[in-house]
Amino acid sequence: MNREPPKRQGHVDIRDVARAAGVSTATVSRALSGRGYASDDARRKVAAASRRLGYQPAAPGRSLRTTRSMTIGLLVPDLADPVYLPFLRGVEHAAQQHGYVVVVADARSSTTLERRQLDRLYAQRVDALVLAGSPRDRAYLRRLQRAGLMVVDPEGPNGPSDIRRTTEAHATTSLCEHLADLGHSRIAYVTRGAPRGRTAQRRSRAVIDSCRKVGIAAKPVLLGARREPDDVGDMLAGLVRSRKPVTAVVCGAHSLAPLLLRAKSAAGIHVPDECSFVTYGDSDWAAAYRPALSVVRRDLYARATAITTHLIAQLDGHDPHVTDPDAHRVEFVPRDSVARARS
Amino acid sequence: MNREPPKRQGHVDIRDVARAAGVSTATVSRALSGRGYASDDARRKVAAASRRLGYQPAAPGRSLRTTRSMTIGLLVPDLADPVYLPFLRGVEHAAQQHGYVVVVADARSSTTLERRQLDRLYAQRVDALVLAGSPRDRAYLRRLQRAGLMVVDPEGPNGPSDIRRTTEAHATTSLCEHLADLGHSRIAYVTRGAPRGRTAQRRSRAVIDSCRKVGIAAKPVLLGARREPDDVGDMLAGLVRSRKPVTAVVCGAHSLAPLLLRAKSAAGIHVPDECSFVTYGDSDWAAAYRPALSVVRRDLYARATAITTHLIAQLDGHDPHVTDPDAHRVEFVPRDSVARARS
DNA sequence: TTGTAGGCGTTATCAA
DNA sequence: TTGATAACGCCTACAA
Repeated sequence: MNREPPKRQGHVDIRDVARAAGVSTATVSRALSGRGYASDDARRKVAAASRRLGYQPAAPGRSLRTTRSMTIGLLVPDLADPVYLPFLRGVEHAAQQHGYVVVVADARSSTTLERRQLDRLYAQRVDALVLAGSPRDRAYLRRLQRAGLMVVDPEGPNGPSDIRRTTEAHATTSLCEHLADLGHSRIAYVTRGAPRGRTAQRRSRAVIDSCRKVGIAAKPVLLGARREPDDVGDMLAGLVRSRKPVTAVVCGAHSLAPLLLRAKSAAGIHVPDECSFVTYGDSDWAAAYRPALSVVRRDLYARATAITTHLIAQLDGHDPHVTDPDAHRVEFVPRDSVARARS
Repeated sequence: MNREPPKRQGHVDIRDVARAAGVSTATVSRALSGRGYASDDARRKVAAASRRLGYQPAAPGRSLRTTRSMTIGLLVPDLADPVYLPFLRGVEHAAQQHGYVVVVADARSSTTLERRQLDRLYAQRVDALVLAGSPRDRAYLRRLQRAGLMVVDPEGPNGPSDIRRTTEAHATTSLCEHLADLGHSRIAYVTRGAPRGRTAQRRSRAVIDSCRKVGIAAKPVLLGARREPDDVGDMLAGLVRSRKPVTAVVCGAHSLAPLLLRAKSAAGIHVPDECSFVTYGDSDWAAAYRPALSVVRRDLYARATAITTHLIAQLDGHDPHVTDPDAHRVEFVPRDSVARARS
């Protein structure tokens, strides 16, 4: 009658515990989960047997029965970009604290792969999907959402983005005022390509707007195919040494900063004497660089834990604790890479 | 008879597809999985219905039946350390390519948490557990291993570590010879604390041994509680400006480099004139730093993909393709932060 | 070539 | 307070 049992894999199951404890599987389940009645005697016997056998309830069986996988999916636009690491870490820590486990999926900057990854996460029946950045195919995502996938988009309208939006705009304003105070009137805002995600678009707009407000001309610069320090350096030199020279460079992404810095070295541009430098995103390296880099930083880790904790409260039916407002603070940190503009 | 169906969650299941396609669930399963017979007609109808309904087989159900979760666990000693990112990425990519999904668990440098995480991964019934670094509690791990958890330890005796071991030792030798050639006879090897993991221990020993071989005195320096650039700077200054001065600093971990560099700036130590600098681990920032940092680098990403691909071949019963030897190459990359020792 | 049916490990209902 | 039992969604041996 046992039709092809896919071979006993040596895992201790609830029946083994039940047998060892001299009770039924139902009692084991109740005793261990804490839900339902169980006499102290039963509890003790079950706990002992369970520990002795090293029993760990199999998640697949449990999930099947409860329709909860105790799993959170995390879709990362591109794991090659280290900015997502603090976010991943934050999600993992919050999940860990509440008994959840995190499944990471890297979209590798590909729409096709993103869709494939979304399908897989959906197939895993993750209890929720957290987006580490803007998805490439919103329509596809919405379809899965309608199919029952719970999605948390920190940048989206349902996220706590209002706070973030205002604070990043605020920090950008500080940055621009700082530059204006130091006499800068023409700057370059450098990005790899046209801004894709919401964050990037808002950031770009914030820079443009803030600059206009303080009377700075902000020139958007797209790196495009230029990936070599020499190429980029030539371009920067053109900007910095033109008749209407740019006196500061704002780097739109932390991961872009090393390239830009190498480019400056290659072109022999001195920071900050010849040109000031600011980048979005902070790190130990940015602080260790000489001159120390001025940055606009936000605490992505705190942000991720806050979002995830909130999410889990929802999943578990608890009261969502008030989100830590500090989690969304964005600030401009002036350091040595910004100086008075040459006149 | 339906005793508490945990509420229909709106997920399309195999029966929905069967009904829509006018066939049985068995046929749906066969048609979609490709295993077993199914007429072309049936295949078409099933495919159509499946696509139309957006059917994705639920992993928990499938896992329960097949005892394969199509899931790989990744235990990271500490996600705060960016060195693990390329490794994570490599595992994820290899997994992705073969239909697996990755569950990350961060041990946060805590033995207690590590155990908790291991339990969770085991409970998830991951098909295999990959270690991104040395585990803190080997005994605990072994217990789970005996309980049926498949563990891949890249540093362990069953891993492809022989190659790695020899090549990292080789690169370390190159480094030391390079230093000796430039007239260095006293160097400091800086680590946060006493080496814990196997990698760290072997590295430490390799540095000591290689130095001895080429006639360099290698002084092990443990940072301990010193975390502030000023404190560390004082210590470095003491070393560099003593009567028997150290003329080069070898940094034992990439994540330690920014602190050391800030310390040098704080102490006014000029690199490389007054003191040369080398670090283990490469990054864009190391190359962008001025002077560009000499490093010992290895391709952790390639390493991770190779290991994972091999693992999956094993899991899937394929022939393990020959491991790409380049995946384990470790090399010394001299750049500008190393110069002739002052005499 | 297809359908029927049993069971993977777990939990929740219901009867005892 | 406990135990027998029926599902959860899926896959596959077997019968048709």
